[in-house]
Amino acid sequence: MTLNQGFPLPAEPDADQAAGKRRDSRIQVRNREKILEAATEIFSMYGYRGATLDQIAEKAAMSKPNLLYYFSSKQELYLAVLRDILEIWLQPLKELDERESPEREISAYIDQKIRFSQLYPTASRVFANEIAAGAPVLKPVLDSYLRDIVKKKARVIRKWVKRGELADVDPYHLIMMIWAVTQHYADFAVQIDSLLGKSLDDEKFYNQTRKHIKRILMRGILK
Amino acid sequence: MTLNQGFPLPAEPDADQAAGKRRDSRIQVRNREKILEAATEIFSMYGYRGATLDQIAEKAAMSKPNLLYYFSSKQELYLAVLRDILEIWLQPLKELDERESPEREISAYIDQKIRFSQLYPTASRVFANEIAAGAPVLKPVLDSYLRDIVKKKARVIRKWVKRGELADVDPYHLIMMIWAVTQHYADFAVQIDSLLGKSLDDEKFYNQTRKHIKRILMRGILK
DNA sequence: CTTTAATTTTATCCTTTGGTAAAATATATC
DNA sequence: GATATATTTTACCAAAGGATAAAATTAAAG
Repeated sequence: MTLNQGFPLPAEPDADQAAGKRRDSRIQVRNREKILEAATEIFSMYGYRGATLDQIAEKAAMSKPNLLYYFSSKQELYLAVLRDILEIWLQPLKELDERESPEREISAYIDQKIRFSQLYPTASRVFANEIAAGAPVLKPVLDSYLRDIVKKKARVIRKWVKRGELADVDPYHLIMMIWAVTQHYADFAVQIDSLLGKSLDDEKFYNQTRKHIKRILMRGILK
Repeated sequence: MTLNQGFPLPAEPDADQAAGKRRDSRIQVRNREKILEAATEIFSMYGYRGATLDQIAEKAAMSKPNLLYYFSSKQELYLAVLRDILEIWLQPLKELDERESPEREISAYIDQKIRFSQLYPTASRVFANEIAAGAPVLKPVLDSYLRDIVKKKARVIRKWVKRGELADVDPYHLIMMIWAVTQHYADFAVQIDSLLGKSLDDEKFYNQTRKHIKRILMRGILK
């Protein structure tokens, strides 16, 4: 299975429209939305290969051929899902700003990541699944786009260290620790529910978690 | 798909032999071993549903019917894989000993978890996949066995806090942070390789990672 | 209203996949 | 070396799954 020929992500939004194709009837928008949501949920549970169009169609409350009218193949649908995820997944990191204090910036970053886990746990699991599968689709993005951003932000962190505002931490490991901890609450939600009977949907638990993570991490890295 | 009727894990080792069945010809042992290894790898990439017996058989260098001679169904094979994983996954936590210092014990625990990620990255991903899928098989274990152990160990951590040897951390979140960070290096190995060009197989990187994680976490929780 | 275009349904195809049956081969036991 | 047992191979099968064709229905435009 060679997914991802030509590597179509990330795409311009509305690229089709520019190319003169007609789009976006009310029903078009609503159904594509519905399908993407259903697909995200099913892909999050079973991964690309394990998910079936029948399941997705059922969850979206439409027939399989009807679904294929909107996304012409399973692969195309998966790409669309990943594209959406990637965008929201990457956004927060871009905002790390060296002109602000690390205390404030890293704290805000953790906030955004844990919020993502709360709002889009299924998206987080699709992403995790894709990576676990060896990133057949996202590898090129990881190798280029993500890599560049992270490199840039590692420089920011290093600057903070040099300025003496941060303990002597490795920027890459720090970033990955933050990813690990925040994503964990989405990816292992079932486990957490088994152990604590809680989920991030519970606003109280959400805040307790958020603060606790930040407390330990910030204590661990601030001077 | 109702996997897991009757919930057969964890099982006594050698239960069959006790029941008077013959077992363990040289070839029997070798092939079951070979299959389990191949299965772990394939399941780790595609999850239970996405993995195919053909792939596993091919990786184990035998025909599919031959594979089915050793494990009579995909489900049975998956259960066997999970059983193996669960054992090594749980072991380290059991060893947290309140009579020792938290510094020493938690440090040792992190060491063991990161070592697990290094030695059994595929096992770690199978586990992660199972949880992401909603733990259809492991849910009962999480709800009973794991829950009890964690509860017990949370008490140990709380005792350390009371004794003033540890900052005021929530035991559950602490345990989950450790899981999150250590597992991340196995579950997202591809991502890490993309960003750093390194893996835990590289002993130097392994030690750097281990120390770095410990430094931040220990600083974050020690008084 | 009609006419045209968009959407949905029904029927169907081909491949993959988990699994079985039975024949063939290898291994162990006497 | 003959006999019984364990292992492997070959040939299949039925169900599931991704995808297509074409008919039927619904919505939009004039």
